[in-house]
Amino acid sequence: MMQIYEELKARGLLAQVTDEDQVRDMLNNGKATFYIGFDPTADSLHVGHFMALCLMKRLQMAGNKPIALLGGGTGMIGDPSGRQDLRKVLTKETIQHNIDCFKVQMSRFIDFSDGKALMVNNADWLLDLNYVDFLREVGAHFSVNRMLAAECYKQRMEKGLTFLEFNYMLMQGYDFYRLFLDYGCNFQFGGDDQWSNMLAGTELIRRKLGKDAHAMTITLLLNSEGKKMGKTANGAVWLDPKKTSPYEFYQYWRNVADSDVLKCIRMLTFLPLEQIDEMDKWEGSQLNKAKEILAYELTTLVHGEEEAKKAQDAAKALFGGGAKADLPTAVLHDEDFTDGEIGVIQALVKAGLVTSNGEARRAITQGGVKVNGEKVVDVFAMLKKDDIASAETVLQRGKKNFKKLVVE
RNA sequence: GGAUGGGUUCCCGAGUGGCCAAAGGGGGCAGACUGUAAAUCUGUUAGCAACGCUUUCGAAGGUUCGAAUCCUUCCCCAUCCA
Repeated sequence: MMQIYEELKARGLLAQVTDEDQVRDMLNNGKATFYIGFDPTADSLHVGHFMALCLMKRLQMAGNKPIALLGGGTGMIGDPSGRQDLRKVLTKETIQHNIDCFKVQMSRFIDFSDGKALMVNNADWLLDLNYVDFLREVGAHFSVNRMLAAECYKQRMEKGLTFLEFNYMLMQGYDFYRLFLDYGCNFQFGGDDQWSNMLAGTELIRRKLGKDAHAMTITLLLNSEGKKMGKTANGAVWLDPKKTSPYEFYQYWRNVADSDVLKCIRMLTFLPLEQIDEMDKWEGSQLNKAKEILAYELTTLVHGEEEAKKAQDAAKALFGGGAKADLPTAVLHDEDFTDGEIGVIQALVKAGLVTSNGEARRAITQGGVKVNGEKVVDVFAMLKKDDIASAETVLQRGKKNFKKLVVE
């Protein structure tokens, strides 16, 4: 049986570690009490967080103790790492709301019962800090020269960096120090873009206490073009089904590029490595099978098996010509109809398949709209309410966007 | 605080009185080809009751028949100097 450290490595999850031998020993023998920080910048977790949660789960299963650190305090500052733009400053209310949302989502992945894992909020210690004391106790241990040389600030050196954000690193370093003292936390995990911030913590602990703490980063999930995955033109792929429906979630993974499928399966799923190595030999259109597996596995992990099945059935029905199944639906109401009819344009807008009448018109003109598989050529085409009510009506924009119409 | 250069549509970036809903590129969307892939090619990309109208070039005022473009005040950003 492969040990946890080796498994993480084989899955390509490990990016950097402070001391490989010690880290391996700690993780494989369940000696680590580790933390991962989550900054509450939105009201739902996304795919990046999901990787971190999976890692927590894996390590927890290997006998290590996880601490999920919610950034109620650091969220007030905003992490500038790797960002080109200034972060929007969030209000305290927003941050609290986001934290509450995070908590609910996290408890679905990690077992927090009986102290098997902890959830703490750094607002508990950061908000009460005294400025001068903090500078003397913590600030004195940081060299600005070294901080400026850190990779995470590079991009911001050209666009500008505020003193507020510059302090983020100290805050995160202090977090680790506090967790080390209060909870015996001797390990930190995070995305690879967090490396400098994490080292700030290990160094602070060494300088103030003369003790060793360790850090390890997870490879960022990048596609073959070097861009972060889990992002679409409309924003992130969320774990909250209200923000990204299970069907959309499934489709996102079903549509990854050939060159990225195996990497995703390896890094994100819990499938055994032997099975993954086998898939690694697949090529050409066979990779479609791998994409299905990826999409199904991830949707199951995030939304449960039932939702994953539904999403898969819907996809098969639409793309494979199978029986009509659980499609995403769009509800039309009585007031949407005039004399028992509704224009295709209005229907497209109501169904959320386009954002404006103009876009709907364009889509029709370009031959991208179909009703029950029939191409719509007339911009002014109408749909009868009775038809929609009596028979299943599927509205389609482009190759991949479908909505079943329902009258209520 | 001083000097200089800037803020343009989803992003980058042209435009410096009418021909501007604003070049070009990127991204997005649609079509063809395919494997719900990539690459490629084509079209498209502010809104609307659509040969017309309304909103948009950092913000607010002003000049003008007409302003992204000129003037005034303000806000913001970068670089250099303090």
